[in-house]
Amino acid sequence: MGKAAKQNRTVARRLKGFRDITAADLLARDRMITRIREVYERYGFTPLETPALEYADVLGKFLPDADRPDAGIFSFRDEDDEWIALRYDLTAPLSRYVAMNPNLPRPFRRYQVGPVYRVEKPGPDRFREFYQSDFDSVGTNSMLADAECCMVMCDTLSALGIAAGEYIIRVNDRKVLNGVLEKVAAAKTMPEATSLNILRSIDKLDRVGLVGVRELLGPGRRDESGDFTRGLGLEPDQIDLLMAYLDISTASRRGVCDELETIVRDSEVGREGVGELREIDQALTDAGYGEDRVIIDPTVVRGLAYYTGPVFEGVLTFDIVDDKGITRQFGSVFGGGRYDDLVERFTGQKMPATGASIGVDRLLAALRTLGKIDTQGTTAPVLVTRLDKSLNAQYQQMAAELRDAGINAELYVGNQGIGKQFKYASDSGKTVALVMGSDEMEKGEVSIKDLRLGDELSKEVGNDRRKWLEEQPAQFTAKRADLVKAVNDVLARYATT
RNA sequence: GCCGACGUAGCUCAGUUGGCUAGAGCGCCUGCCUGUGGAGCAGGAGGUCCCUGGUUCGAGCCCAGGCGUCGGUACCA
Repeated sequence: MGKAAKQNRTVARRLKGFRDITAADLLARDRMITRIREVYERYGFTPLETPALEYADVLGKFLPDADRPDAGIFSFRDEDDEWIALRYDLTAPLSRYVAMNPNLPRPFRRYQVGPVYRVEKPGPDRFREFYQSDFDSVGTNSMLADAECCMVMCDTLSALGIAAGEYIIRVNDRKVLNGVLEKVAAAKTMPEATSLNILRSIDKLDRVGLVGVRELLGPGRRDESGDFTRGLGLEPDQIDLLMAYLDISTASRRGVCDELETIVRDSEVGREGVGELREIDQALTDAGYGEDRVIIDPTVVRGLAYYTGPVFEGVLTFDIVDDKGITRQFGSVFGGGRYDDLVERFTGQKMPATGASIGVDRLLAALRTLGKIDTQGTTAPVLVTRLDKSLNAQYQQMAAELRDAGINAELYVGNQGIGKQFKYASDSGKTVALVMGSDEMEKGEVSIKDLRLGDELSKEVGNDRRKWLEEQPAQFTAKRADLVKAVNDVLARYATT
């Protein structure tokens, strides 16, 4: 290729925040999604798939005056000049679906797994395309549905191998928050927007701590990098009200409800919210979900979006040490809540709904650091090598026999010698390599190499290659007739769930 | 979005006050070894020093802008 041609080459490049996902991660994600679906189905949720693209106004992110969709979503105009956008969650599409299908049996309970898209600053474990796994009950205002969300969250996390002490579901109620805000506003009138900003500040509790929240509510906060965030400038007595609320000890679910009750006693919505929390507590207790797994936590906010009642959040409670040696927390991997107004947007009819969503990729990353996922990137654990090309028929037969027995087996289809074939087997994550040449043929045998054992043993073997080759401690022979059994025996050594 | 740091081989990095042909370790490939991955030895390939422009006799190094990565912050359905 000449210089000119080289300059005309297309650069192989990929969008910021998007990624190629390779075999090991993809297989692990598929296994994880399978387990998640099993739990959802155990509760009677049924699958639904909706398009990745929706009209931007359906997604509910539209700035009428700016005549272009919100920043934060991928969007474009179609041939009719309509704004189209990639979905940024699975809840808005669900609301649209329910609005378009008024005759669904209700409560309508569906789950959905798929990619969603957000124009956000990418970071480690944070991408612009990522998987969510949602389940929702639409058409019921019963707190039983909300309590059930918490139960499904528990069951899902434990199905993924996370023990009860390693996660906690935190529950709060937007109405309680609103009750507290009413009280704060009563102490001194404040602009409408301030309510939202107060919630924002509370939402940062995890990161900045109680003191940080106090600063954000008052004069402002300077962080470690020297950056200054302007505060809301609330009066001291207003701040004290909020701090007293945030400071509630999280002893028992009932105890928290009692404390909340005294705080929001004067607010109608506040009392309503506490009532909802009490119902959820009762339902969870009835179902056997104790305070080791689900707690009521007044500091949970869950963004500002469309939540109207109970909100829940599943957090991983253990610390992890990243590759740079920094201790971090994984935090929220599961989130949800009640959104009673979302369908009404389309139909004008009341349609209460509640549900929750897993951040599949984030949870997968967490499980990886916990060592709870199989990192094998291979689909067939067995490689049938080809030592002698005149025996191709034998090799094909061996591979077919294994496949018929339910063992995934790959026949080596490259052109290289036996040494390279072993290297290929090893590099591509095979567990077993089969060898049959004239020696084995004559005796009616097959040589079976345990590649993982060989990998292990090779660490302790010295420099005597000749001895190593003669002994072949990781290799044995079996009767050709016993092929399937012998391979199964080796595979059983490394069986994982 | 804003602030900051960083950007040299596949990876981790070195590279003097600006100075001949830009280095190391690991990895990769080949051979020793025509029936054996991992050890050893020998050899080899691999670079637009992020990009563009500027200063200079001369730029990996200095300057400006851009892009990317990382950290913080804002936003977060």
